[in-house]
Amino acid sequence: MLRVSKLTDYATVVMTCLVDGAGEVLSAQVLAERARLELPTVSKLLKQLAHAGLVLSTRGINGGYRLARDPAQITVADIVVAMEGPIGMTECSTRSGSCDHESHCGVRVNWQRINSAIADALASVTLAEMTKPAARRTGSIPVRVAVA
Amino acid sequence: MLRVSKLTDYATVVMTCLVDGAGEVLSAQVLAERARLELPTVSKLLKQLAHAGLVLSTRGINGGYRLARDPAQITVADIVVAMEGPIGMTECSTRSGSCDHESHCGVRVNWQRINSAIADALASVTLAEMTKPAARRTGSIPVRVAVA
DNA sequence: GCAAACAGTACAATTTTGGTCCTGTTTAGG
DNA sequence: CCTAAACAGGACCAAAATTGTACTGTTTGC
Ligand code: FES
Ligand code: FES
Repeated sequence: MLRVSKLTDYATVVMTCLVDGAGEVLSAQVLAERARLELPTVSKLLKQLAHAGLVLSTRGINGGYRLARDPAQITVADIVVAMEGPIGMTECSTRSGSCDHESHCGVRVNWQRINSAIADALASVTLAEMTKPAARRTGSIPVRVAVA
Repeated sequence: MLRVSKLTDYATVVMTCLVDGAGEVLSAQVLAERARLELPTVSKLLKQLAHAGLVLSTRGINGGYRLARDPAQITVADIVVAMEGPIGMTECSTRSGSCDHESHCGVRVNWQRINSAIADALASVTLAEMTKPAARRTGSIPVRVAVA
């Protein structure tokens, strides 16, 4: 179905909660409440985001998480990559050597182009923009698919 | 990893083989050979493509498959949809009612925007273009992600 | 020292995917 | 009319990924 995992979806939600928190350090607990998700789930996903350097964690009592960068400097692509690893539309065209047919596969290079176009599209939407659900400003970012 | 399934990848390969076949009716057998894939796999995927109306099948001896439309009129999006169903980046934002948090989810609408941008990107690459691996013409199709 | 809170890992249940196989049905040709 | 090639439609199973949870540390403020 060409989708990102549910956890990735939740990650964007939690990240927007952090944006709303305006730089405050929020515990996984309160983030779970605000996002209306289960604590273990939120906890898991925050660990991954922290590992990817998208959020900073503070340990100990009164600890919690906060954004590592300005919301305008964090893109949806960053979140997707943090949660799912490198963006690659096809298993073949990314991991070199994983497919027996690489040598005689005509679609490989074109999939790679499509791939980077989609990566660009995801990278063109910032977390700051994700938090403005109802806004009317329709800034549009041109993305180009260079076809063979 | 944000990827299409292997079967979808294979489908594009088989479709390009059909393009190379220049309108000839090719059996699943010969397509499997040309694509260097297993017959049962190719057979399965051709059934799905036929069901979606992307290829036409002829039964009986000397039967086989051929493209239903001109290669320039078939897009990568068509193939992806045929193999994986409607394109939806997040499970939530597509199937309405599947998520408990729809009412208070701020990212939903933005995911839908990203979603349609990606669908457009996939729809902007035709099967005809997929068959030209080494060509230098870099026609670029502008895709716009309308952000909130 | 204690309790709150993150870190890291492990785990089972479920779902999806990948791949195969089998039983029809259609059709050209002998 | 009879056979063999070839598609149609499922059924099926094994492997992998996803989902969600749990447990055991470690850090830190009070
Ligand atoms: S590289 Fe694997 S099928 Fe094209
Ligand atoms: S609609 Fe399900 S989390 Fe946003």
